[in-house]
This record gives sequence, structure tokens and C-alpha cells, in this order.
Amino acid sequence: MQSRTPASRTGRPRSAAADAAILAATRQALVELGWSKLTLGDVAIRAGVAKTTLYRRWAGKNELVVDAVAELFDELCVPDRGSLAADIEGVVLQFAAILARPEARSGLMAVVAEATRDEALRERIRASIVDRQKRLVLAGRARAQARGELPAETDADRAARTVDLIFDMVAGAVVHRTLVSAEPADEEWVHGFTRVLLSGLASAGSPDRAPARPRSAAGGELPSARR
Amino acid sequence: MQSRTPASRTGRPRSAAADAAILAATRQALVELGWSKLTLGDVAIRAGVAKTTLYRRWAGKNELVVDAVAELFDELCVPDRGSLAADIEGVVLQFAAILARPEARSGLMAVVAEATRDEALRERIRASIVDRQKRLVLAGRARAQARGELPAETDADRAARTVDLIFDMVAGAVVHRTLVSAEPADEEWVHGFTRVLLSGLASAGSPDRAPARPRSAAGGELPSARR
DNA sequence: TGCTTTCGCTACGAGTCGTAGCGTAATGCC
DNA sequence: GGCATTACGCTACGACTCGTAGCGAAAGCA
Repeated sequence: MQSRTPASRTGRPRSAAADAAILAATRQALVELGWSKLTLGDVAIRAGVAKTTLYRRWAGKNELVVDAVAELFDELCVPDRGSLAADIEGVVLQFAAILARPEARSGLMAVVAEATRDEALRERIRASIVDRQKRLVLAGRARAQARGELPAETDADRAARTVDLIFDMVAGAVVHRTLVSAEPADEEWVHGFTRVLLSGLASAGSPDRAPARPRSAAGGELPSARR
Repeated sequence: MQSRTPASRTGRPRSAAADAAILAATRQALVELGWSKLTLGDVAIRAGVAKTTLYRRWAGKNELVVDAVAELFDELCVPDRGSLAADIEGVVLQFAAILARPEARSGLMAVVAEATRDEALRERIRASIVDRQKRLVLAGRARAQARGELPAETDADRAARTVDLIFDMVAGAVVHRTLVSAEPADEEWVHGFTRVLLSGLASAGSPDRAPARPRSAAGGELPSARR
């Protein structure tokens, strides 16, 4: 989590229960106060620990909130729903459900904002939040390629760039919808999003059905503009 | 900008020069200090005005930064480049150039985070930043429909939802790429993004050319494959 | 029993916040 | 020109948060 236990064999061990209580109290404070009015002294009182204990474990507010928010993303997974479109919709709905929680909304964007001027914090976010999400994209893509819904990628470098692109498009769209447009990423929205992501803008006017078009592997076939 | 001049005919008018100086000083402070270490007292000194003047014009740090950041988006426009793909790439590159500036990076996300718990602030952001961006999507879409690259939308309600979706996908992807992944949205990335947005994921494995393929609809004109 | 590390508690200087009060400057109206 | 009205600069203030230091007690291990 925050700091390792490098080689400290002896001495009184840190209370694991205090860790859990502090992170839970941080999330509760995020809900009730938001980022800007959250103070470490308040979190300490809520968690039932001394303020100095907080400073002994975390460098500051930023690092604490990153860890508190990161736990929210533990539940993310890629359920095999049988098709790429269904897999995407499932994951996006999970992601949207997390972002619907107020502790995620106010905490996540704030630490990302702080990370623009803090390289170490950015790395911490990447390791404990972003990479975990990106792994979902990798898993879903591999599964789709095994099904033949996506062409297999030979060039490893290009494949990495493609995964990064997909990740930014999926996560970015959900975050923007939820936090900037401030409207729910409900099933209807996710359905439309998935259709555009898979088939492109030209199909945006097509009726409600026919989202994915599992297209035979290597053939760079074009998605048909239906309607 | 911040407050109207309801009916105040008489009295000493507010200095417009002070407004400009304050907003410029705010952006400068964002660059040098970032969001969390930016104080209104510091901004006042940089702008050469009294701290009380700041509080007379803005309710607080949030509102001030929104106005300061909003000015960065004034330059956005949709240059007619002849095809939907080229138009998208142009706008996205403009948007990316703004987000590359440190005052936008640290300021924008911070106020969005604060807005999750402040309805009035969210409305202020929407009015002075988001709506301006969304208008670009509307303009580009209308132009593409006039060219025949996109099918005309009859249902006004569905059209509005589609525009919202496109907007969240475009803005969200660029913001996520720039601020979360912390990598530049350069021409190569924008090119790949535009291809996926227009043609869908299935075309992601195709070679570097052939971005958009507007299919039929109403006599589809083909945009030139650039590069 | 000793050694080591953590914990709770108190206290502290430094810094920021947002506001009040006062005298002065700039404008419109008569 | 005189008057009312509003904006401005300046100072000072209480309230709050920050992050740290110091101390004695508690909880592990040899």
C-alpha cells in the first residue's frame, strides 16, 4: 500500500486495522466534505487515531487519498459475456458504477489534478489505479482476438499503442460523461458508446440494435453504415 | 465574465484592466505554484491589486480559476479542412495544444473536481468552458452532414444525445491522454484516434492510411486519405 | 527482561482564510 | 461645481489548518 516494511523484523508492528480505518475514514470524509475541505486532522478523529500516526504513514493528503480511492477499483474485472461488445458494456458499466460514488468523483479528479505537478504522485496513481484498469483492456482485447472479433496484432509496438488509445478512449469518455457533463453513464449511454467505439461514427444513426459486428479476423473489413 | 453590472449606472466603474491583470496573474500562479499552493493573496500581489478587490469580484478560488482557464479556450475554432476526418484532427490538435499548457492542466481538473460538490460551480464551468467546446462538435457535425459524410438526423432528441456522446468521447479521450496517461496527444495519436472514432475498432489493425470511410447514407463523398 | 518500533497525546510557530473598517479615487446626475 | 454612489487600497483581526517535535506508554521479538 503506502510504504513497505523493508527489513523491520523487530519492534511493534503497524496496526493493519488502523490502516483500514484510516482509508475508510478518508472515503467518508471525501463524501461529506469533498476534497478541498478534507483535513488530515479530521480524518484522524474519524478513524480514531492520532494525527501524527497519519503523517508517519503517508506523506500528505495526496498520497492518502490515492490509496483510499484505489481500493474502490479493486472490484473491477472482465466478466466473459460472450462478445466483445458485451464485454465492453460490462466493464464500462462497472467503471461507471464506481465513478457514480461521491468519494470517487471528488477524490479521483483532485489527485489527478495535483499529479500534473508531482511526478511521484503521478507514478503512484499509475501503479495503483491506472495500470489495474489498463489490464482490463488487455484482457478484453485478447479475448476478442481469440474469438476472431479483432484482428491479431503482429507488431508489438503498435499493439501497445493501440491498447493505450483504447484505454484513453474508454476511460476518458466515461470520466468526462460522469464528471464534466455530470450525467449518468447508464445502460443507454453505454450502449451507444460501445456502438460508436466498435463500428465508428458512421453507424451512429443506426437503430438501437446491432452493436458489435464480429468481423472475420485479418480482413480489414469496413463496418457497414446501417440504416 | 464573473458578475454582471445589473443596473449600476452611477459610481466608480470597475477597472477592466484589473480584471485582465488578475486573470493573467492567476494563470501565472497556476504555472508556478499549481492549484493547491495557489493563494488569493499571492494572486493579488502578482496582479498589483489589493486582496479585498479579489473577494469583491469573485466568490473564491474556484470561480476565479474557472474564469482564468476559460480564457484559454477562446481561441478554439473549427477550420474547414475539407473532410470530417481532417476537421476532427484539427480541432483535437487545438484542444491538445491548450491542454499542453501547464496552467490548463493544473487548473482545469482541479475545478472539475471541486465542481463535483458544487452545483453552481458546475454550471459556471458548463457555461464558460464546456458549452463553447460542444459548439465545435455541433459545427463539425453539421458540416459533415452537409458534405454527406454523416447521415442526416431527423429525430432532434436522438441528435442531441449523439452530439453529447461524441463530445464526451472526443474531449474525454484527449483529457485522459494528456492528464492521466500524461503523454502528448501528438499528430500520430490524433490520427489513430480519429480513425477509431470514425471507423471503429475493427479498423484499428489496418495500416496507417484510410482513416474515415463515410459509407453511403446520402451520397457519400470520400475524404482524402491524408499523409 | 531488554531492545526496538509504533502509538497517543500535547503543544507549537507558521501560514492562509475571509471579513471589517476606514479613508481615498473615480464616475454619473443635478 | 457639488453631491451621491460605487470601487479601490490598505491594515488589522480571529479562526483555522498545517506539519513537526517531544514525551511516556504499549506491543512486539530475542
